[in-house]
Amino acid sequence: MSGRFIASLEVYGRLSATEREALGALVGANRAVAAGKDIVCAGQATSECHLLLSGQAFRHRTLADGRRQIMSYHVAGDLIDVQGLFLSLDYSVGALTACEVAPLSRARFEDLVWRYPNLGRALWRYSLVEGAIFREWMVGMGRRTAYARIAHLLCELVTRFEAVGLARNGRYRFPLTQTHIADSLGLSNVHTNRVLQALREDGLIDYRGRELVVLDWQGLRAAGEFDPDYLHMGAAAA
Amino acid sequence: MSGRFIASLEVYGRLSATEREALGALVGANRAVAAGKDIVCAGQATSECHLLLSGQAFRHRTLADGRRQIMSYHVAGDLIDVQGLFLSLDYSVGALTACEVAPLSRARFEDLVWRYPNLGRALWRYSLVEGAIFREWMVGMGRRTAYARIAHLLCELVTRFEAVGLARNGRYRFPLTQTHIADSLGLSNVHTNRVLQALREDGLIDYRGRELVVLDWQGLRAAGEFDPDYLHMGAAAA
DNA sequence: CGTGAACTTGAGATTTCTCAAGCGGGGTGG
DNA sequence: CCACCCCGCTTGAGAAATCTCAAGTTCACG
Repeated sequence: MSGRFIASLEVYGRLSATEREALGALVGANRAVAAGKDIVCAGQATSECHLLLSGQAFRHRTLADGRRQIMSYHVAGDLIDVQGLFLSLDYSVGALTACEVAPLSRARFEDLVWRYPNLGRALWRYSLVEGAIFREWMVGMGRRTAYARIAHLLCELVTRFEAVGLARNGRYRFPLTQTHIADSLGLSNVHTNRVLQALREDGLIDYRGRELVVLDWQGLRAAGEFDPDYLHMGAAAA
Repeated sequence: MSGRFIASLEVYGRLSATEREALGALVGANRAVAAGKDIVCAGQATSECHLLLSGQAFRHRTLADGRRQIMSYHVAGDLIDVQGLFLSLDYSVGALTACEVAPLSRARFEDLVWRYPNLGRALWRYSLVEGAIFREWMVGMGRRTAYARIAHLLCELVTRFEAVGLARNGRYRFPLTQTHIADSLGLSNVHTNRVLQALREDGLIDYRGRELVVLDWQGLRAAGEFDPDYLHMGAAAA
């Protein structure tokens, strides 16, 4: 159910039993989405948003001529389109693996936020962290080499996914294709492929089949200038 | 005073007289910052944020070796570091022109948000739009050429600044240096210079002294693939 | 087996960068 | 009031990163 969501919010602020209960009651009729399909599409002004219950997803914008930019990756517990509550969406959300989502209506959502300030605050923090991640990606695309950008992305994914149990000891069942990586970082897939090979040759990662293994965490971290502060993973303490 | 701020929030939701008054009372002792100085610095965990009362500012992150990434531009009425209310800052905010800022304490700020849902909602929308702008920049840096990126940035600045009276008829007293543009878009200043010349030669803009003039709005728009939807300038209606 | 998607490799073309130098105007100290 | 200096802008030229096009390989799956 929404247990994952609650846990993910609790990273950003301790919740009471009542609040947890109210949150759980929010979730409506679930919807399953097959891997590769879009969960929500750009342009919609739905007055609702979606909670990812299971699976992994990514936000992207695909231009008319096929150029695509991926903006973020999401796991169970993430709200993937809060913007849809108030504004029309400027992006789509694709399912990286098979996903299950729960729609949350704006009315009920708002009711909750204004009634339980704790919860509202947690949500507020949640969205601030999201902004911080966007900015970190901007720094990467603007000022880091392809090698550093890829190393950085891998560090981020492993760190975030380790926190929710999707990765363990730098070992991560990796659902992205090289094209996903390329489209996340503003690279061509050919170049992405070559840089990944370099990362392998340098002994930083192993990446065969559909699994990613970080062989040298400190090295990968250094290569990507990765400093996890911006993820604010201990945000509840702040 | 904070009239500009109120006006800027009202774009995102109509406010009552009481709300407007409460907002006005928030503002504390103002602080003046000279052009070129930083208003707030990365790393601070201040439990307060700043409202820009006058002047223009930009968020940036400057790495140890001097590489700099600019993430957004701000005008009077903007909250430049809401993140500081809850989390440590991952960026600094520099004054583009002489600025005046008002610090807002977290306690009073929160009090307001929870007491006046209208106001909280406006603020919520405000931050959603900010996220949309970040994503638009990501698309640019990842998937657009230098020429398109620069055209797009100029379109955005003129559009946003026209809305607050800083630009008129595509004519804008331009406080950015070419290095600012370069650092916003992940380019070198040399290349930025050459592309600006191309934009001039193509008759899209004029850019001498410290003034920017858009000569061919449709052309510039097309060159930058600029579609102002993401700015949600009529957001209150949504 | 046949097929398609993802990955890989090669090679030449572009974009963008870096280094280096010169120009120009505004501000400042003498 | 003038000379100087610094910052921002401009130009040139070679270097590096990255892209595009095109073809081949591998592997999971029907």
